[in-house]
Amino acid sequence: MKDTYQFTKANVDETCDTVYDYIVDYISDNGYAPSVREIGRGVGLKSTSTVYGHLKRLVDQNRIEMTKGKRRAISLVDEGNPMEVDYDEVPLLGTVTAGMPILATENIESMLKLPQDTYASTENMFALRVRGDSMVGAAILDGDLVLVRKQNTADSGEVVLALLGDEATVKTLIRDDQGHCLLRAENAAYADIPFESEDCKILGVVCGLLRFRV
Amino acid sequence: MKDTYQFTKANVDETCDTVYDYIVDYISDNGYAPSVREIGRGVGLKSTSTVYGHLKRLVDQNRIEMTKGKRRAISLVDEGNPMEVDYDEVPLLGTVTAGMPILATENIESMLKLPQDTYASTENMFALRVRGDSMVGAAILDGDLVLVRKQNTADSGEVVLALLGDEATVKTLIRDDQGHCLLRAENAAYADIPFESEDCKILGVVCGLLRFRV
DNA sequence: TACAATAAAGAGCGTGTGTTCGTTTTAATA
DNA sequence: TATTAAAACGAACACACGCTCTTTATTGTA
Repeated sequence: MKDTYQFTKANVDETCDTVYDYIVDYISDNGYAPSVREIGRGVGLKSTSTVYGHLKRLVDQNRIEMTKGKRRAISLVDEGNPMEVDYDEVPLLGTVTAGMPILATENIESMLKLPQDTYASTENMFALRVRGDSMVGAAILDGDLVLVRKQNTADSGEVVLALLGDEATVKTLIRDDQGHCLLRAENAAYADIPFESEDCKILGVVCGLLRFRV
Repeated sequence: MKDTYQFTKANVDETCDTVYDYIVDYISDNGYAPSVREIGRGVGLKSTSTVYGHLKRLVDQNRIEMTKGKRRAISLVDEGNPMEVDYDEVPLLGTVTAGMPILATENIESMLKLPQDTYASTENMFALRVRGDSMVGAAILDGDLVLVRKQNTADSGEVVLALLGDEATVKTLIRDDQGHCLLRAENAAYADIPFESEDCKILGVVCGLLRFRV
């Protein structure tokens, strides 16, 4: 016959959600899980058994995990990986020269972040800063960063990154009627470069461009 | 005079590191921190006081945090914020038309991720897809994404995003000797557009470009 | 060899905390 | 109004576990 009861009977699911939210916040704030009594205090439930009932419900719903007997042994069942990154990274290379493996770690200046939904895979891609105005006709300016997909062949007309002797350059690959190849600068001031497979090598195909100005 | 002692006295720092690593692994595996006794069992220390000493040392080193009295109340002091994003985001806009505030949420198609160290601030920046070939002379192609810094004035020669009547276009702003302004397409096939401030408005200045091809 | 400092062990106290059980209140239904 | 199930309360038990104190072994130094 006590009149000290003050709670209002609430919807189970709502209370459950409140408990869950409290746990999430608590862990976010403190780095470890709350105790049953702390949860009760936090959400306004006076009995540990009530809270405990909600916890069992949350376990059944597969929203949390508890280890029987252990203290504060509540862990969240995260949807996927919470640390999951939502961007892709491609290595930004320094100067590319012959001899060195192009993706050698010493050659990587930094990692360049790209939106994740841009390319199916950035596995074999890298970025490189373009020097010179030889490709202005292909809308590639001095200082631009080009994204290159690593491959050693290319079709006629594709803009490629090629190794000419000891230097890497961006040029358009042209295959003529006789099956001969040449590298063409998209700038009338530069002459075509015959492509002899001996000391020339295709490093990749340009598949993107980034231009950042102040 | 007991000969059951089996431990070898180890370097403090090494043991400390072992304890720390165990805690990190344990939390990674279980989602909550280990108890002092569990740590001891895990790293091969038989006394809780020994483990406790290492824990206090780790607290002093500011590598973990503990709450006095609470069980399993160990939290890692992450370097910075683990959830910290290391990229910037700019809104990618759909079609820009007159009347609507340019950065209205309904107008934002998605968020575009950029490397964080590219711009001092991306606060007033947005991205827009360019349609048409009117700016090929400025190395801006059909389908490119331009990054625009929001501002309503610009210098002569700057590439701007301008609202012409009901449509937004990218053009070069030219200020002639008499102080009159006009918008110039970087393509001989297009004529200059006189700039009358009545129905023309500068929305921003182009400060970057992204081109993604398959 | 003696001495001090360090690291670990071992025992133990106090209590925070999970878990259970029975009771009480509320809200819905007949 | 009586009945019943859901939801909360409250008390109690048992022990996991933080924390301290004292003792023992190891290592370095004079």
